[in-house]
Amino acid sequence: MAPPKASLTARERARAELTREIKKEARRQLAGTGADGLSLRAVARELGMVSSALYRYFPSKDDLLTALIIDAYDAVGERVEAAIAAVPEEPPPDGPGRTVTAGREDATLGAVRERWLAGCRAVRTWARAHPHEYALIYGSPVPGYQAPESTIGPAVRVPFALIRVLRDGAARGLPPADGGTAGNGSATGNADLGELADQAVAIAALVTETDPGNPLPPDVAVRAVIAWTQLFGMVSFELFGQFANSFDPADALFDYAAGQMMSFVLGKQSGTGK
Amino acid sequence: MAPPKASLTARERARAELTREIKKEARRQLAGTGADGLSLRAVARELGMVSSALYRYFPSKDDLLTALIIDAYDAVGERVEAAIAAVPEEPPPDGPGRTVTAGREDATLGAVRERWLAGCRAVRTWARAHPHEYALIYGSPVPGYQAPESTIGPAVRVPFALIRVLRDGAARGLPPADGGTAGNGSATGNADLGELADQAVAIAALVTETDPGNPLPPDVAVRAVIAWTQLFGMVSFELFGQFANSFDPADALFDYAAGQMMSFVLGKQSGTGK
DNA sequence: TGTACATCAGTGAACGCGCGTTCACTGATGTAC
DNA sequence: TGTACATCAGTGAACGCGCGTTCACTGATGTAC
Repeated sequence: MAPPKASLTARERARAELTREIKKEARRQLAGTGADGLSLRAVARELGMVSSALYRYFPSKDDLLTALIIDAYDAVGERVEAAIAAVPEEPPPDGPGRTVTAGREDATLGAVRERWLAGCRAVRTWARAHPHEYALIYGSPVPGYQAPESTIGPAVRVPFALIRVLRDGAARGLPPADGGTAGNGSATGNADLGELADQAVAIAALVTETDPGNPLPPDVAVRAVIAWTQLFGMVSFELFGQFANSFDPADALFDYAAGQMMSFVLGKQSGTGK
Repeated sequence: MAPPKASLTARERARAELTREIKKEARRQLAGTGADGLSLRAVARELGMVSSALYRYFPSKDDLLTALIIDAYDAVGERVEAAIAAVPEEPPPDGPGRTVTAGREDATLGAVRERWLAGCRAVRTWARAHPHEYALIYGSPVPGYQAPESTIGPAVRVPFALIRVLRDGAARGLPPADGGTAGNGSATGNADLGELADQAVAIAALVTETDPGNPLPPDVAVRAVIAWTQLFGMVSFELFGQFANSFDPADALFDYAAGQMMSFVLGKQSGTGK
């Protein structure tokens, strides 16, 4: 798997660079045209090439699209992973201001919380900086385009990163959801998860196949999926204009929502108390 | 405002019918092409007309798109309103099986819950039946197209209908969120809503301008907005393919999520108990 | 009820444009001996 | 180090296609008297 040569030939370097240039220009044009309005001819024109030359780099327009999609997924994925990694898994052991008894548990919970929120914010920050790439991967499907399997790996980086935050918390003794006490009007308990529990466990297993043990409780996993859909629902509404005239700077709403959903995932009361 | 004539002339009837036919055919073609791939020429061809004839009905392609968008918003809006209206605001007063003391309050809560869930299910049902119209209004914006103000009214029918469910509950004495008791790790309390509270109150006021009084508590309004984003986030993920290979029949996930989010909005514990 | 005029729907040709993809080609870069 | 051949990048013309919109026109429907 090591590169066959220490240094690339001039031809290989030129090819790599032009490939990057083509994708960059295509990305730039995405803004004005949308995914299926993207034009190979226009990209070539802007790069000072003849349109047929692009076919040396991408065998068809769909292949260029696929490359852009993979790059976009990898870009958000990388940002989210980095944002999470930047928050320590646990605060320094002898930090001040914690009671002795419940301190350890609170600290783990707080760390999980901060890492989760950092991941959510990274999604929104990237999306606002690259709205057209966001639309490419999370917006309506491009008509006539079928994403190949090679997009799946990059696509799951964000959800996997978020689930890993919860898994890491579980590995450090984060107690399972304590939501069993306060009942509510309808039957939505763990016992009613049914097939949902299986689906959630299967996903959690995928995420952690290199790190078995400490499985995420099914109800937490399912609520994490719900929070994941909320995160992207809110970002999509903000970017796609559903908030026009209401939550126009959506910053406050986003932060509040992310915090509330984190509490929801952990089974904590979504309350009004401090 | 009454129609100026009891019966339309033959010309007027023909015009109304053809307008409907054009939109119907355009809607059909949306499936294969997407919003900005929609072709006036193709629509005309399929209807056996010459393309320039369409300009007697819609002055431009964008105007046709606008009509389709308004129709789509009205279609979901109508379905959601009907689904909500089909659930009684309150169960019959002397229904059996309720304790005397807390019965009334529970009944109101249950009615609000059922009406909300009916609205959510109606969104998903409509979306799955009309995925391309859903993409048209909730997917990525069409490049180069600016939705005119006339789309706003139809667009808010769904969120307004959902908020009205909560308002009606409040008018019947639904207690405000009781979430003030159980604290959680971070400061996400009502006092921290800040500008968010103002935004939420402003929206709730819009919804209920014909019915002042009994304002929705700001935290409930904000959580309703969050649940609204979750609802559409989940439907979008399902329709746009983000659930491929995981929650492929998303029915169980959807029902569970809707129930959980309803509890979340009402400030009830999202628990595992029955 | 009948006529004169105005309104409107639909026609067909045209303008000017852009697109994805193929193909035979030239000339530069890389490789093997 | 030098030559012979293979690989590859980029060219330019062409194929076949579809698009939105305008315009002068014909003929049918509606209206006023």
